[in-house]
Amino acid sequence: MTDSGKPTLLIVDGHSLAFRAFYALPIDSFVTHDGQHTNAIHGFISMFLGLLAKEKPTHVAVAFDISRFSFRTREYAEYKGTRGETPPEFVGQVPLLQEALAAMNVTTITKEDFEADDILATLARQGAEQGFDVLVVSGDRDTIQLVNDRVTLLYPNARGVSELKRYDAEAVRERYGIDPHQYPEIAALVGETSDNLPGIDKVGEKTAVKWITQYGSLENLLAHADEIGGVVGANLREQRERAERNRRLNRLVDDVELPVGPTDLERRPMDVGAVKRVFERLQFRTLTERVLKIAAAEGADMSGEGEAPTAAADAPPVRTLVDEELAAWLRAAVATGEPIALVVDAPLGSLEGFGLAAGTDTVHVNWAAGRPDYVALEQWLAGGDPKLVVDGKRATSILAAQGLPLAGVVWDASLAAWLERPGSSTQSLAELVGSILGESLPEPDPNQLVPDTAALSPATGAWYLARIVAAQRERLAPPTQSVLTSIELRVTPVIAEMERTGIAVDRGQLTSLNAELGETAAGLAEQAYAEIGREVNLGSPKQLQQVLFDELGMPKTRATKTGYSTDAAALADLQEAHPHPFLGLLLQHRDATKLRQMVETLEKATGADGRIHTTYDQTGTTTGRISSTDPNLQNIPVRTEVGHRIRAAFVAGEGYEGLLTADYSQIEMRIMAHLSGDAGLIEAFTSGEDLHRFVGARIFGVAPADVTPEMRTKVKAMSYGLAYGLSAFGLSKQLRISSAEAKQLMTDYFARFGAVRDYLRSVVAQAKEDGYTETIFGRRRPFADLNSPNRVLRENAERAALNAPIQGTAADIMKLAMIGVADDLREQGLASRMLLQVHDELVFEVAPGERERLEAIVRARMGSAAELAVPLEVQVGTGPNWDAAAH
DNA sequence: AGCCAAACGTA
DNA sequence: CGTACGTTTGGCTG
Repeated sequence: MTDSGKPTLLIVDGHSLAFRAFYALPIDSFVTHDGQHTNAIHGFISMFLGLLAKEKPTHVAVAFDISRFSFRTREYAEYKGTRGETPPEFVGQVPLLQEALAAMNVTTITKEDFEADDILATLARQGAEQGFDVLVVSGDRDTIQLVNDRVTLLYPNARGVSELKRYDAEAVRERYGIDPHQYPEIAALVGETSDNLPGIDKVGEKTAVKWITQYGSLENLLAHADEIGGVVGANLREQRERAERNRRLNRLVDDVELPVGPTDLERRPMDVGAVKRVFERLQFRTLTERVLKIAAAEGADMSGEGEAPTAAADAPPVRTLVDEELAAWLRAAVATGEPIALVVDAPLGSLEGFGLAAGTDTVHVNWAAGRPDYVALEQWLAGGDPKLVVDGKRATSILAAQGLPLAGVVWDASLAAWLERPGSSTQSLAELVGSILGESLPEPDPNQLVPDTAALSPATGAWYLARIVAAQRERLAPPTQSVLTSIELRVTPVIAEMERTGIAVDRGQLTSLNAELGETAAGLAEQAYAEIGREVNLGSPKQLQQVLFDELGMPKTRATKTGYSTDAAALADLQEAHPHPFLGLLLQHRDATKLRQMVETLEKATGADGRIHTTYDQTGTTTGRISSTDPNLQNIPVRTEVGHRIRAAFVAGEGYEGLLTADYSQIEMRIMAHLSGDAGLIEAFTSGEDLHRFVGARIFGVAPADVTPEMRTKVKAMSYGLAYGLSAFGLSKQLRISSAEAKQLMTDYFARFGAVRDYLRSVVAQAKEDGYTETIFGRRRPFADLNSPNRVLRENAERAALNAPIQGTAADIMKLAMIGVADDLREQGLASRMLLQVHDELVFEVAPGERERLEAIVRARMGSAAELAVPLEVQVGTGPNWDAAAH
């Protein structure tokens, strides 16, 4: 509401403002990690939020053009014809902006055959008639004609969209010296270059204003055209049709038939959940905060999905049970046969209690270790009675720390949410309540010393969990449920146990390696400084750029966002073009410091038990792999000499005789062979010949024995690159061969292994149709950008889609193998343990005398995890440490 | 303190 | 212009 007490209608020309924002904000500063430009969206939303805060409109709408064509282009084909191609970086931003506005519950309006300005005109007229104060926001000068004592125009200035100039009738008179309704007559005379509408030659704003002021209107002016002398008078008489045409075209249509009127545009609460999702995709941070702040201030729907919020008051009352009451409750709940939702309460990592929910019956259990009256609970936890959990791996680990086994998990809401949307970040129970139930879970404000909302009882949490699971069961596709049940839920305890077991390291080796690398690095740094005559921070790309390109005058390398690349490839190029000892020293220094840091991280991560316990993230990837953090044990160096020494520091622990490593050989290529059914590739894997030698022989038309190392290298790069969507350009770059040769190599490859190409194409085509890819076992990955008009975005999605079923199937197979191996180890009573998973490799600790039995189990289970058209080959090695056990 | 970009390790 | 990850550092912003 304005001061006048009248409702305020804010109507915005979305396209013109977004376009202004596009040119006002730097393109490169607003790009998501997958290449989507967002500067126009950001600028628009920022401006829009400012308007909402400042003008406090009661009614809001944003109008968009549908296309460049309208009734105006039909009348005058050259209308707006001078406008060049829309910049590619702008394409695609408008639909995303519309999505963002939809999430904010702002009405967007389009109308076939009309421009956004016509919609604005219509709503402005209707609004004024219905007693609104109307604010029109547009970057198109033609909208000046809409201004009157009830309609004000907000027009962006030259600097962009952050500041809008306010044009009421008085301001228009001051600026142009005419009434707003006369503006289009001025414009008709002057013409509008940007719309490709030439005006009367030699007539500018000054002349036009003078004429219109004198004659009152364009019509009257033309009627008296013969009174005007001089060249301009002659021009006016000769070119009067231009002015008449311009006037027809710049007259905004104010009676467009619209599906909504001003009163329908009342501001509605934002859908906070949707806003978060859209803004997360756009990678807006500060803007998200601004929106949510406004949303909160205005009592938005904070529930997440726009449904009616259900307060926690609806949750059933919680009873706290102990002793026989608890045992009786469990007996009764189990007897129904229905799963019980279980929330493990351990806010700081150590067990404090449990929340249980059976139907609407919610029970809280306080945990005090060693209490005898929890026997029934412990038996229930360890037994097979069905349970629903959230973050099952954490629950498993926390219970295991108390010596409590957990079994019978039939659903994990975290895993289910991830399987449904593997790209989304891991959601807490509270977030799942928002995103799945559309409700908000009352949580205490962590910033408040004395929160006014009490912490949620874990029992109430369990009640929410049960409802989340019910919703997930409804919406998860059957193949996805199958992956959840037969793979993910079963591998969770295996992963949890690997974390708990950890891997032993030889601290002494790490410490001396650390010191050694430190000295090496320091020496290299000194030499590097001597070469350039001063000290620089060798770890600062910025300072290195100064040295290389300014001081040493080297040729510029690949451009990065912040300057020029100093990465290893760029430095190698520089060494060729402009040799200098500094370059080699820098590379060596980088290598040494990086490895030193890695070694130090490992040292620090070693626990009191002399072992490193990584944390695996079961829901951290888009493809189905697991990832490793804190520390990441999936990227320990292996290729270099120092890499081997680092791996040698990973050893068998006390009471174990050594380590055993087992890895799948070329698993992704084998999956490609299977999925494509390519006879040649299948033969390659069944022939017993070295894969790359076999393929090389086919491609180069020689005998396998005559495949040279160079040929093999090329074929190997080609083969591996295939599953990643490698292009001829990329191949030439990697192999440092001409693009013609790379192209020929690919042609020759596909001439022999055509089914591979057909398969890869079909994956993308199928994904375009279905919107997702699927692994052999039914794991799906959705793709949104496969039909994007943005080429970068689309091609990125295509390569990811191409890779997803291959990488994902490999991940599935490895998980199944882990499950099988863990089962066998347990059932056969072996003391050997699984320690690490590195995507296609498993590392085990061998208990004394178990090497052969362990190897047999591992070979059998890994080799039979899937039945493919080609054998799954497993390579096994043993030794006192990780390096020695490798092969 | 929090975030980003660059660089680089693994499969 | 090759997929999937995690960590560290420097440097900027608040």
